[in-house]
Amino acid sequence: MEDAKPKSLNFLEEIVQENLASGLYPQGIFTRFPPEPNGYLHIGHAKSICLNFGLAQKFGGKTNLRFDDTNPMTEETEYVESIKKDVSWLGFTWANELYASNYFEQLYEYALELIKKSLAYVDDSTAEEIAAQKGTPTSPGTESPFRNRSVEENVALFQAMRAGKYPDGAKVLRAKIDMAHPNMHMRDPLMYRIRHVAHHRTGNAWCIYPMYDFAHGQSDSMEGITHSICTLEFDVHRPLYDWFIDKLDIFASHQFEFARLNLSHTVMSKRKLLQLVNEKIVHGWDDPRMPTISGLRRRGFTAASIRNFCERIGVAKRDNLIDLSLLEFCIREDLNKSADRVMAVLDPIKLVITNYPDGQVEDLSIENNPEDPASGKRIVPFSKELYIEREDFMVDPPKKFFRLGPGLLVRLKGAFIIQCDHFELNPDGSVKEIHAQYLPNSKSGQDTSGIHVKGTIHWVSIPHAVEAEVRLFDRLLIVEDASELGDDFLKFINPESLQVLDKVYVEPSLREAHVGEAVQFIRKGYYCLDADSTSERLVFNRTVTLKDTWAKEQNK
RNA sequence: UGACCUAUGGUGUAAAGGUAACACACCAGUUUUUGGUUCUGGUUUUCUAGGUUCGAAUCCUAGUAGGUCAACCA
Repeated sequence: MEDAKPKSLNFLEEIVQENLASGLYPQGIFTRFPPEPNGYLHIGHAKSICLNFGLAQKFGGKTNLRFDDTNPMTEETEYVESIKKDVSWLGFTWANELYASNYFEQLYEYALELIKKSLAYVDDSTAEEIAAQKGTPTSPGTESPFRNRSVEENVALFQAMRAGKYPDGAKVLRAKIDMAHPNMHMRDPLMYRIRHVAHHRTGNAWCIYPMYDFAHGQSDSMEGITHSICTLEFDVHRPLYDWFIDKLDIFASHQFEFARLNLSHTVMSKRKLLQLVNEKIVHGWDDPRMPTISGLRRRGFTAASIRNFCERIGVAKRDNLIDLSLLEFCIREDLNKSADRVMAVLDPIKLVITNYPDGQVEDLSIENNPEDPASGKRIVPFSKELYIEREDFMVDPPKKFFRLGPGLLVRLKGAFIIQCDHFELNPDGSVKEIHAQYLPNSKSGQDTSGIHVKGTIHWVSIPHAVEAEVRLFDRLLIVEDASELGDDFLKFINPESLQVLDKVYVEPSLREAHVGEAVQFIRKGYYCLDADSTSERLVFNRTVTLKDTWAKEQNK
């Protein structure tokens, strides 16, 4: 028998497989997820997390969580905690929790080593002077007047820098490479700068801090990271990454780059997300409209759906713009199988069953999830007066309207078939209430009426209804691609990205719902209970609508 | 007037010189006590020009287009 064709590997998996096959890493591979703790993680980080942890899982390796905390100006413990929470929530377990700041002493020793090899020097130039020395991408740079200090002088100066003898900006340590190198990052890059600032972990122990380029590769090396995976914009850093490792003669970790995730109708850069939070355009990092992990979680996305999304988008090196519809597909696919169905009327209108006895209540038994027989049934009370969705009634319905209208028949989900015989209008011409008669022999499950109706609508019994608030979320931006908007992106915020409905009626079983629990409001979408809920007032977030081919039909 | 990266349907991702396929989206039908779900079918693709080869999405050359790089950020 022919084996099933194995799923094709992405380019990173191919590299790992080849490395392993050639016996390069007999101990197995090691990856790392290296966030800077200066903001909350977003769906783009989820791609990186799934990639790093997924690669190790697939090939029997391990993954470290390493905080790239080399800039004390922007980093905070609050962010460290949120990052740990988000990675765990996504379902991954790191081998070690590490910090670049753990390596400050070793990095300092490495710097001294390079100074002693005449491969690094202390430069007194100002930031402006150094920028001028760099030249431009199309013209070579010029050497700093401090470039040829003696080893002894450099050692003394660097030690004095560490000892706090100089103010911020007075001096830097630079690698001595090549001011005419075609790669700007090789034109004597900065290794250390002076910053008299407390660090969230090392406090005031240091006043000099290593730059990214002098910290990342060596950190990878010290941890024995075999595959250091990062996004495309670091491609031009790779020669420098390799240069430090080579000159220090330490374990050779290797860097590989992939294209970052871009998602339609949203922004992804930390700066812009921070701007949305600071300018109160959204209500915090975990606003359900945000593409952050915490926002998606609050919105009702499951970890499994996000992992699945990351799997489906693939990994390559070309720029991409993933359509939001794929993310929506992933959460619907998951919730369709797992979320219990309940009834909620978002835009209520009163329906009176005129031939149903006053005061009578029937406890109907309705299945929780047709996709999952094991989910059982629940009791839903039925009575003479109900709420139904305003859009499910039309005074003058078109041909293919399978809902309620004068004389039309429709089934109330899990209950009876009804026929509308009367409706009343408000002074403004809107429908005030609807009257209908029910067919007593059409009860769900024991229907002997012989009548088949095309439509089924949801409802809630008025005397049993629970009032709730529902927050409807939609895409953050009205444009697909925000990449060329720059700071103008704020002009393209979707004014309907948040819509609050404060008088929604839900069936009484929802009193037992707990925060974060996902349910399907039949015919309306997937929702989850928000943390803003109290014992007096339930608040639901719409995670995503159901697919709506009727809406498409209407728009034709 | 530089270096580097990239180019496959509407969007993504495969095809390791040998029939261009999978998912999403879209369209049509099927199923359905959710206009959901299911199932079936369909529309649509290798940036351009040369070259190598029996044969090129794949290799070579040159263009073109997009992206990245000139922070004491990461």
